[in-house]
Amino acid sequence: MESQKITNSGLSKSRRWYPDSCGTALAMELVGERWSLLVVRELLLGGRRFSELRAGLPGLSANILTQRLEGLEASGVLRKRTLPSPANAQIYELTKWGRALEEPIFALSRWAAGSPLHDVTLGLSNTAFMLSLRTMIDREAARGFPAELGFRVGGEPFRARVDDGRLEIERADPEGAALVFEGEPLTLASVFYGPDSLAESQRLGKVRFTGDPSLGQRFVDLFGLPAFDND
Amino acid sequence: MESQKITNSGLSKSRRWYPDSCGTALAMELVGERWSLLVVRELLLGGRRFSELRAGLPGLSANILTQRLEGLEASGVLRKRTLPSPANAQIYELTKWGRALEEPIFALSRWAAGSPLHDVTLGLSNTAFMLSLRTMIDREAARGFPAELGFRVGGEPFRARVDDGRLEIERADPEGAALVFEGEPLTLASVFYGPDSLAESQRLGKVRFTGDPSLGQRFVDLFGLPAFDND
DNA sequence: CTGTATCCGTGTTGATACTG
DNA sequence: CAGTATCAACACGGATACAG
Repeated sequence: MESQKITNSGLSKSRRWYPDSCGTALAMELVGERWSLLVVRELLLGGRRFSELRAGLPGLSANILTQRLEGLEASGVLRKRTLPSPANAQIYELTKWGRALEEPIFALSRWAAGSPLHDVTLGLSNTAFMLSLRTMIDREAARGFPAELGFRVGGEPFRARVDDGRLEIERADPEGAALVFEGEPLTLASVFYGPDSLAESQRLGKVRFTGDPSLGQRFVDLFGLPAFDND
Repeated sequence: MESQKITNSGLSKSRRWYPDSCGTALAMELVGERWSLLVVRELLLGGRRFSELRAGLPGLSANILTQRLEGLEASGVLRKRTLPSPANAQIYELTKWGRALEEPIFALSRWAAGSPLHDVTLGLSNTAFMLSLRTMIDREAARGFPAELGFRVGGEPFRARVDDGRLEIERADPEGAALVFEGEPLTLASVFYGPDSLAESQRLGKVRFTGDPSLGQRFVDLFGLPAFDND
């Protein structure tokens, strides 16, 4: 009567494994459950607390988040850590191996962005918007882009810069950056990926921008969604 | 009494979508269900029939396979096609967009191959073994590898060659290739990725090999599993 | 041979409410 | 804030029966 209780905590052996040694199958085993990869996405820009994860993942209930965190910890993708002394808070952060999921996640995102079913009105976490910039930037066109970037997305501060065509992002105060974009994730997305122009959105008060307008537009133009071309 | 019946056929609208515009979320929506990505994997080397898919995916029952095929067709990942005249068989083949899943799949596989939980004794489809070669080849070391390769994996014929460090694979008769490897998927995997040497496996009759032995060994040495190095 | 439809037992998922 | 408990709905996989 006391067995049967271990089921489903973390990486239980009772899970139905794919009878398949292929790496794809193992990957689906490890991070293929519903929400898992989105939890990892939220952690890609640094460790987060339970409540921050919930905030970035509307629709995910607490118990499922707990299950996913247990599973991902058991798989060695992330680690639960208690912050030093005064903070004393618990955070979840990716292991080195977990951080290596960035490449698969970006590959999947780029692929999915080509779908006609892509609905850009659903919701977007602050982290997801910032990562989308890193994912979708045109590396060739971006090479050598000079300005230091700042963002305040849904109130959260970020800093970024272009390095060898890649956008490096960190959570830090945007104060003093040459270009600073400020707004809600979906609004910013409509400027970077949609039809809205930076100047017009700014005039309507939906986005705040400081810096040289033409350089700002040049930065925005580094981004765009791929066209769907299926056979 | 007649509603409620549309649920779950193909891409039903009743599915619980992630309230998230992020590409990762959409990707999980489209190919994140159990088995979906493995079905795509089986199709990466060309169209297959229902029964061939089942053979390559033990553990997947017929009704679930039907559901996945419907879903993936509705998403535009694959297409059901009836072969011209004499054959008259139905095959499932990836669309151009579906073929673009190769990159995300390979990224996931390479990532997962670094896990200590990787169990290489589970089973491996013929297609999965051939794709693993394409995934795991050391591109630098492989550059310029001269020989035409042939394989007979679990009875299925394949041909391959190295082009710019990448392994190009097609389903075709291996007859006449400079190096030909023949055996069961798991046995071949233990030679390419595990401790078994080519010569010894050949002596034991587990693998048949024709061609220059040292060139054969040189080819085998282009493959290996990454070490797990987690913080 | 190539699937499709249905039922059924089980496990997974998720929303709500609740506790330390 | 950080989870646990409970319960309902659904997805999965096996078996079987059926259709072109």
